Formats: sequence, structure tokens, C-alpha cells
Amino acid sequence: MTNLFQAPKGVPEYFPPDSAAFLAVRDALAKPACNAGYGYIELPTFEDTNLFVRGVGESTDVVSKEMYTFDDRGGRSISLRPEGTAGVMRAVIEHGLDRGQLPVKLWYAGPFFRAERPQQGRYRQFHQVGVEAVGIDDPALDAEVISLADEAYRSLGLTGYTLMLTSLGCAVCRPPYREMLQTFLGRLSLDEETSRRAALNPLRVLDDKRPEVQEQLAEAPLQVDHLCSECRQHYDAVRTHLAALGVRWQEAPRLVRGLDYYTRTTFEFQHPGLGSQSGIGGGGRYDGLMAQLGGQDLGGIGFGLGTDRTYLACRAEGLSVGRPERCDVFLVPLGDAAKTRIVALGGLLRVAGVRTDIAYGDRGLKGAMKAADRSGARYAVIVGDRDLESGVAQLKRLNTGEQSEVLLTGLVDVLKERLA
RNA sequence: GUGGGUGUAGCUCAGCUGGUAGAGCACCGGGUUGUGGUCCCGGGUGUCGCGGGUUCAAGCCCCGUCACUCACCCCA
Repeated sequence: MTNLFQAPKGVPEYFPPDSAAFLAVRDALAKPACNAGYGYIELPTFEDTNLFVRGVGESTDVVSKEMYTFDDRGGRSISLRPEGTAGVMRAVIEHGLDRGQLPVKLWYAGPFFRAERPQQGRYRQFHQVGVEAVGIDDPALDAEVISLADEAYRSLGLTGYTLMLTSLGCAVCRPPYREMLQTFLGRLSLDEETSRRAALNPLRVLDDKRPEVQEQLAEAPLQVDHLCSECRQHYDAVRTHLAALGVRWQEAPRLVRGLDYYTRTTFEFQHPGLGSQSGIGGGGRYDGLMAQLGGQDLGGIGFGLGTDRTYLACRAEGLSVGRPERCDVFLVPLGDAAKTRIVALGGLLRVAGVRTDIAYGDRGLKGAMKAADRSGARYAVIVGDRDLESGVAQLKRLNTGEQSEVLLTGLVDVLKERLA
């Protein structure tokens, strides 16, 4: 019970049989993007700390107190990536991916890290599948990105989620709105910490969960009511395209996201089945980010979908996703000579595309047959020294129990045929 | 960082007003020296998180500590 080692705090682990569902979720989240012209990008899990400071924003919680930061042996400050977009933008700029035809469409998957207090659905290492579409600010592209996420969730069978959608404005209309909100918040009676937040990041106050705060916010000005005409047009077009795509959403004028770079279209998919963590995926447009990181002034839009949280949402809905790996055939040797022959046979079968497992160790025929049964294989092949003398194997169909003798030399072909 | 809850077998958990640890599942062996799933028989696989205290006696009471967990905060 008292183990010498345990997994680091807040890190989820997946092992059979449940790991099959995790893999299936990850694949399902990526598939719509793969089918829409997005190419895979593999990136480092750690980057120059400054990339996140400049990209995500110094004042965000993610950067100011949730990054795993350390100095490498050359004295450079390194951070485990807390999100994916900044790294993708860095790679796009560094490798000139934005010098060709636009948009650049990329997808990625992998682990991310935030040093938060863990709780249900919130981990220190979590997985995301993300996409980024860079270089074109066509609202139809915004709609595509959102619909890819929606399609991914739907393909898993999820029905209990809601798409929350809003526009956060741009460099033209956000600053005046922000000032307006700040003035409004300044007249309220808020506790010290909330007041500090109102000064630093007023938008963040809007989604305060406490009823006494929400009451005071009833009359708060909203960004969607104060968009410039370009942002207004863009947002209207996004909604038109989304409707055409058959995506359903809910207007969420108080939607707040934790990263500074979001502009215009912003969205979050929420699901009620994961305790107090409701977001299973989210994203938005980030029109100033690339320039901020030293690249061309190109906009982009993307999302990050939480693999762990989507997995939890599937469980909450009672969906069975994915199947554990199974073999077709289970080989059972009896005796040393038979063992040698079986091992060789196993190799031949696998090369021939037949999923094959073997009874290892020496647990006797009974134990081996038990293992064959548990493996879920459709056929067991038993070869004893007695069979070897006459060049045959016993081929047993496990679900019916019927057994026949087959020539060893023709076994691979017989099995391929029966399994076809 | 701040609260609450929980730590007993591989897993899920029971264990009364303190009396020296149990169930189901899983696992292993046998019934069947060449045949699984069902059935029958057998096996407990444990530093009761850790350390201290009270007591004739602590899984149970007290103190401390660690871990896990849920929530606040924040977010995928």
C-alpha cells in the first residue's frame, strides 16, 4: 500500500482497458481537421519562457503563476508549454510557413502543463488537440474552425455540450469598451481582490461566480454591444456561416477566456458532466499575436480541445468509446519443441497481418487456455509435441468450442481465410 | 495559496458502545498429467497512510503529519 513512488501530483494516467477510450477520443478530436486540409505539426513541449510571456500575456494567471519554469544548463529560462498557440506561431514565423499560400492550416496534439491545484477535470499535465488557421481573416474560416470542433464532439456521440460564442472586439473597439467597463466596475462595492482584478483585467470580473457580484453586474456594459463596424460585420458573418453549417450555439456576451491574445470571435464548448470544470474545449481569433511575436501582421484562429475533459464528458454521458486492443489468434505450445515452432509461427502470422498472441511461461494447458479465453481471440491454436510429429495443429474456435486438425504448413492461409 | 471530505486486500468497500481484520470482484491452485468460458473445492495476497499519545487492549478515541480528493481561484 505504501508505494515507494507515485505519479506526480495532478497527472492523469490511462491504462488498459480505459486507455483505449482515451486514444479513441484523441483520434476523434483530430479527425475532422485532418479531413479539412489541416497538416500535422509536431512541436517541443518546452519553449523559451519569453515566448509565453509575450504571447499569452504577462498578466494572465497562466503565465504569472501557473507555468513550470526552470533554467536549463546554459542558463536559459525554459517553460513547459501551458498552451499550444504561441508555440505554433513561433514555428510558423521561424520556418516561414506563412510565406506560401494562405491560410496555413495546422493541427497538433500532445501534453500541456500548468502548475495549478488539481481537481476533477483539472490536471497539471493535460492533453489537447488543437488547430490553427493563420493568415486569412475570412469569417467563414472562423466558422470552419468552430464547426470542426463541433463535428469532433458529435462524432463521439456527445450531446450534452453547449457552444458558447461571442466577439471580444479588436484593437479599435476593445480599449474604449474596456475603459467603459472599468468605470462601471469602479462604482461597485467589491472586495479588495476583485477590485484589484477590475483594475488589471476588468473583463475577468464579468464571469465571477458569486451571486452577490453577479447581481451588481446585471447592468454592466458588454463588448458585443460596443463593437466597431468591422467587428460587427465579421461577427454577423461568422454566425451566418455557422448557421449554414448547422452548428448550434448560445450567445455568451460574458464569456471570458484566460489568454490575452484573443480578439473578435471567441468560443468555448461547455459540458456539465465534469464537476466544476465545464470547459471541454475553446478557442478564438488572435489577430495581433503573430506581430507581437515578431512575425508578419497576420491574423489567425484556432482552438484547443481538452482530450482528458472530453474523455470525462464521454464517461459522464455513459458513452463507450474505443475498444481495447485484441488479437485474432492465441497460440498455445505444449513442450519445448512445440514452443520453438509456435514462436516461429507467431512471427509468420503477424507478418501476414493476423493479430497474434502467444501463451508464455509454463502454466500448463489449462492456464494457457484460460489466457486464450481472456485474450478475446477468436481462435486458439494448440500445438503439442504429439501434433508436431504428424505435422498438425489443433485449431479451436473459442466461442463455439469446435476444434479441428489443420496441417501446420497451411495454418497461416487457413487462418487468414477464416478471419477474412 | 484557502477551505471541506477521505485514507482498511490488486479494485469497490464493510468493520457496532475500543477486544487483535472481513465481503464481492479480480487473481492463483486443484477437480481434468492435451483443452478455456459455466460449475465445485481450496488459497487472503494486509506495516488498517505514517508517527506519537490514551488504554490491560486502538482499524475505531486524541494530537501531529503525509497523501489523495472535491471546491474556491483559474482553466482544457
